[in-house]
Amino acid sequence: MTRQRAAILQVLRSDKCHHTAEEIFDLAKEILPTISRATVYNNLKALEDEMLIRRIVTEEGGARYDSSYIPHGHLFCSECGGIFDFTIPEFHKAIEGAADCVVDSYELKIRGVCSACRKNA
Amino acid sequence: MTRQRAAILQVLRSDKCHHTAEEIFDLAKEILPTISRATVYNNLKALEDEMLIRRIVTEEGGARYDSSYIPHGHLFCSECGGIFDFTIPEFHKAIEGAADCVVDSYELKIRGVCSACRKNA
DNA sequence: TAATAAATCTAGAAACATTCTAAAATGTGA
DNA sequence: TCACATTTTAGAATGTTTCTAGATTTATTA
Repeated sequence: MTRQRAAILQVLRSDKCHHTAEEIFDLAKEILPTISRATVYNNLKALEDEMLIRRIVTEEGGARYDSSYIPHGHLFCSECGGIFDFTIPEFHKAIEGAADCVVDSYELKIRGVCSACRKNA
Repeated sequence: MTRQRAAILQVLRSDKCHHTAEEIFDLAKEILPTISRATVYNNLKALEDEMLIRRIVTEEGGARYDSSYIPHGHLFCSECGGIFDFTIPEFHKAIEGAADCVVDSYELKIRGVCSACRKNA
C-alpha cells in the first residue's frame, strides 16, 4: 500500500460518483501533485485484480471505476447523465437459467430515466 | 444503401459472430477491396442509429457489433472466448422494478462458462 | 444526355485513452 | 548501510476511433 495507491482509494471512496481514469488522475494530483498517469492506471488495474474496485465500461467505450467490487446493475440516466447502482435479488440464478451457464460475474447496464428525473419532468 | 453499406451488412449477417470493427473492415475488403476504415466506422454508426445493428462494448473496452438490434443478454465465455446471445422473458419489467426507472434499452454482460465448455471439462 | 447539387467515399492525419519502457525513487531485509 | 525488489515517473508508443479535405458516386433537373 503506497501513498499513491492510498490517494487513489481515497478519491474513489470520497463520493458515490463513478469516475473516469482521467478524473481520478486529476483528483489524485490534488493529494499527490507528482503522481503520474501510468501510476493511476497501474493501481486501478491492481485494485481491480484485488477485487477492491470494479471497472465498468460505458456504452461509449470509456471506462469508469466503481468503489465497490460486488456485482450490481448500473442505470445510466439519459436525462441527468448520472450513473446509479441497483441490485436484483436472486439475479445470478435467473440469468444462469436463461443463459444456460455458470455465472462468474455480470454487468447489467440500463439506459433509461431515473426516478428523480421522472418526477421532475 | 450504397455498395459499401451493403457489403458491411453482408459481413454482419453472414454468421453469428460478434465482430470487431477491424474484422468487419477486413471482411468487407474481400468484397470491396478499396473500402476504407472510415467508411466502415461511419456506416456502423449509421446502421446503429437506424436500429439495424447494435454495438456492444466488451469488458476490455473494445466494441463489437451484433447483427440484431433487439436487446438481449451476452454471455462471454471465459473458456472458449465465444460471445453467445440469450434473452430473459419479462426482463424489462424485472429491472424496471429493481432500478426504479423506465428502461429504454439494456445491455447485460455475463462472464462465465458456456454449456458446451462445461460439458467438455 | 449534360450539368448540377448532394451525399458518400477514400486516404491519411489527428485525437484520445491506455500501455509500455527505461530510469529514478522508494521500501525491505540481512 | 548495502543489495535487492518493487513502485513510480515522464514520456514515447500503441491501438482504436474520429476528423478532414478532396475525389467519387448518386440523384435531380433540364
